[in-house]
Amino acid sequence: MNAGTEQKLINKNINPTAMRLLVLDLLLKQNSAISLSDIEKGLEPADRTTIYRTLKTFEEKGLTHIIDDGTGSPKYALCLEECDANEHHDLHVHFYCTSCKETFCLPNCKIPDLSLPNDFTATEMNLVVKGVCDRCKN
Amino acid sequence: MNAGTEQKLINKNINPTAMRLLVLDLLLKQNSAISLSDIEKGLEPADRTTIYRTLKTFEEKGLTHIIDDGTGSPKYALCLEECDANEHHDLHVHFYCTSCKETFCLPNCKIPDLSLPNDFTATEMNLVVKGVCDRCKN
DNA sequence: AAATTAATGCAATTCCATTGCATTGCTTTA
DNA sequence: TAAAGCAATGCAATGGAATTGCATTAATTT
Repeated sequence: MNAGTEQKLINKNINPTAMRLLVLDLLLKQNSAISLSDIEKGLEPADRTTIYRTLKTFEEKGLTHIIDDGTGSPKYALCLEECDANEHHDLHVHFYCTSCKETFCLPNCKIPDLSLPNDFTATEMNLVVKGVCDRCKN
Repeated sequence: MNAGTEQKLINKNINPTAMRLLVLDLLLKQNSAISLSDIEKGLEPADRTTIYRTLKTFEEKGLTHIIDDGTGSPKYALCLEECDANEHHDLHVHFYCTSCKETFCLPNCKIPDLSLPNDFTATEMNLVVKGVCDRCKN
């Protein structure tokens, strides 16, 4: 495992325990967002609750973000932008491929500005696009 | 109950049973999207399963749409655009107010076009904005 | 070394959506 | 009109997953 992994935790003020290193390492290897169950399978026989709480910590410290892709099971992915404990900036689009069932972050695809009705104030936005990804197109 | 309510069901090829009229009537009265539990409370002592299946039928016939607002419990609202059994066109933005916890359709707020990466094809989009609604701003 | 705090693991809860199945009601047809 | 078939309903059970409680273990501080 890369030594930089530990540094990534320290940078975010996260105590680098063995479990947390494993989870972060697994996340670093992904090219799509994965679910708690995926992580559980990938780290067997690690305990589900611990992973759950690890992800919660990561999210609170601005290391990962939680993606609601509409499938009902939350997905987790590393923050690509500079996020911290106070604020998340993952205003990019997420893409759910109906063919391979994977969820991708599209960091270069920002959510466009939109004009809300009068007196509506936005603090957060979540845009999920469903369709077919590049690898699944035939 | 308005007689037009029954016609709305017939127009969508939905057999207008008593239960379905009640559910549709309740939906017509809302100015925000509501959950299955909300409807259940509003129609006590009607059975949850029946309401669930009623909403499923409505959705399949293009009368209502299901909104995933990220709270974990799906919300239901009447389709404002012309939807039918084959296709839904509810490409408007949904707004979740973190103050009153209500979910609104913003039919005049369309999801802007966006350019996906090469070889990604979109079939559906869901944009949820979180923030404070007009009634909750102080 | 003792005491406090942080992290972990197991078990139990809880919350809903969803399904199975039996019953009831409606409609068609002989 | 009676029988048969299909549609709708209601109750009970299932299932999946997030979440919480609590006891144990590990790490840190005094």
